[in-house]
Amino acid sequence: MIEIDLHSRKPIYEQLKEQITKLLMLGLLEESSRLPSVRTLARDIGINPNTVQKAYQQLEQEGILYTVTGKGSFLSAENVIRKQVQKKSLDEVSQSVKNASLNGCSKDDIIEFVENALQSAEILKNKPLKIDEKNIKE
Amino acid sequence: MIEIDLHSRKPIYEQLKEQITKLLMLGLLEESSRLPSVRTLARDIGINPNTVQKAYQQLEQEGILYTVTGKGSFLSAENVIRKQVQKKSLDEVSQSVKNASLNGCSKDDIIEFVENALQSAEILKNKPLKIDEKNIKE
Amino acid sequence: MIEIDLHSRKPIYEQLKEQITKLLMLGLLEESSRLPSVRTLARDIGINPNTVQKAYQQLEQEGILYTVTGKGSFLSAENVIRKQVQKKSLDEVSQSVKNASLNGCSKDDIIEFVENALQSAEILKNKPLKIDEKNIKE
Amino acid sequence: MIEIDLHSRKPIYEQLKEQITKLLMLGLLEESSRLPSVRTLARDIGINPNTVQKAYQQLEQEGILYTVTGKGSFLSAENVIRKQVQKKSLDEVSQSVKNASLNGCSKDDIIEFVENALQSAEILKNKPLKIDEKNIKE
DNA sequence: GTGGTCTAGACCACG
DNA sequence: GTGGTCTAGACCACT
Repeated sequence: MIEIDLHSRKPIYEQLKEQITKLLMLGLLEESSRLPSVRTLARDIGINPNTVQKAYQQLEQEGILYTVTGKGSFLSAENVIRKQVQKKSLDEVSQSVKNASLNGCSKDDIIEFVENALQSAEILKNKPLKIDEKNIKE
Repeated sequence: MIEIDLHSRKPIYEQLKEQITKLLMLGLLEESSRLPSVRTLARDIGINPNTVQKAYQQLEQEGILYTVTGKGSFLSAENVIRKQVQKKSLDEVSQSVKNASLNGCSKDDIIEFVENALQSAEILKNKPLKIDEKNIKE
Repeated sequence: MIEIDLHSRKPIYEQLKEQITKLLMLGLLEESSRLPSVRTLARDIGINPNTVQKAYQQLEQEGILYTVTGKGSFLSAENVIRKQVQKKSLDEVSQSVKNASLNGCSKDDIIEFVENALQSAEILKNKPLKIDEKNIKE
Repeated sequence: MIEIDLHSRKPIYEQLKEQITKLLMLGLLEESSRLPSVRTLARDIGINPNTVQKAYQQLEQEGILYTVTGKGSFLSAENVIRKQVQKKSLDEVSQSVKNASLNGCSKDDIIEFVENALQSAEILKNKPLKIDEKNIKE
């Protein structure tokens, strides 16, 4: 379910953060559902528990999840988070479009790429993901 | 002309690469024009020559510029480069749009942000930049 | 009557201790009144009996209550306890005031906040609390 | 200068955070002054560099300092931070005063403790601290 | 030299 | 069992 590229230049803990937020945003995780424990997830992915914890702690600080010592980590209410994450995404779109334009890409080219991206995203969303519910929802 | 944000988490050498490519893409630098020497640029910006060196080396490796020992560094022919840089920009647009969509942003919201970004980029491009030609063209 | 915030980072057993002490201090519990049994309280609050046990043990160690095997737990004489709990509270006040001052808060600001806090506490005290006597006095 | 109690229940990295903010608040550190490097401070205090880094990273996230990879960590502009830290301190004062009052402390007792605390803080502030400038300001 | 990431393994507090 | 803290030591990117 959660896939990590150990060779990526992007830190593992950031990949983890992204993937968890994405799952939450897609509504694939029920509100208040329990996340896999630090140790379990670490073992499943094959990384060090500390790395998972770093991701969890940062997500907690961002309000994406909350943690109860001795009990586990749980997703925060979706709606509280949704808007703020979406705003961030849209800002990144703005940024990349501006950049492309300044690099001389034509308006038509840019719009074409945007349309294509929208379509592939749509396909991804409709594809019933094979979620490993044992691990995620526990 | 070239502005470095020392506070940014983005490595200085990457900021340098971006800015030089952008200048090239905007057609603000004539083809085959000579770039400031490593030492000159480093001194002007107030950073370590090694850092400038690293940026130049990578740009050369990417074909953006070529170096003639003893004479200096020169921009490659624009057209050779243009497409490849633009491709990279467009891919980033794709990426961010896909991401936004997966985070639940509506198609309309995304397109709105794209349109806005295009407009602000247009404005930036038409604004006659105050280029410090001494530094760039030397 | 006793409210536990499971989301809080403060250990449940500490929350329990605080709330029991506060009830005692406010004079809402008669001297020598019997506390609910570990199991009862645990079931009512919906937490683990071990946790209640831990709170009771520590309160006993601090002299707040005493336990008679087979009969239950009872509050100690108020007056014995009052001073020591109050001393602790006052020390915390001292600590926080010192800290605020060292952080550059003006004397006037601090005193203003103290006055306000005193007033809101006064209001709370005069408000007739709806005590669930079944749970506390059993 | 920075003193850590290794036996305290309070995590080392939190003690570090507190002490650094306090130094900043007292104006004992010049704006934009460089903090000791992670490794240096760790060695001086006799703790693990990771622990120092945790403190630094959290302070960065709170806007107290900023970090430039390869160069070190620097204090943020004081004024940006001051108010927000002071607000937090004052809230803690409120909290403790309310608590003391609810525990039955008399208004007079509380005010007396506040006055005393203010005085000791004053004394601390006026005492010219022996700052190890080599380590802190570098 | 600097900070950033990661691992391995330990101990603690909580439930 | 859970998360929280800490250590020791490694490797990387940046200056």
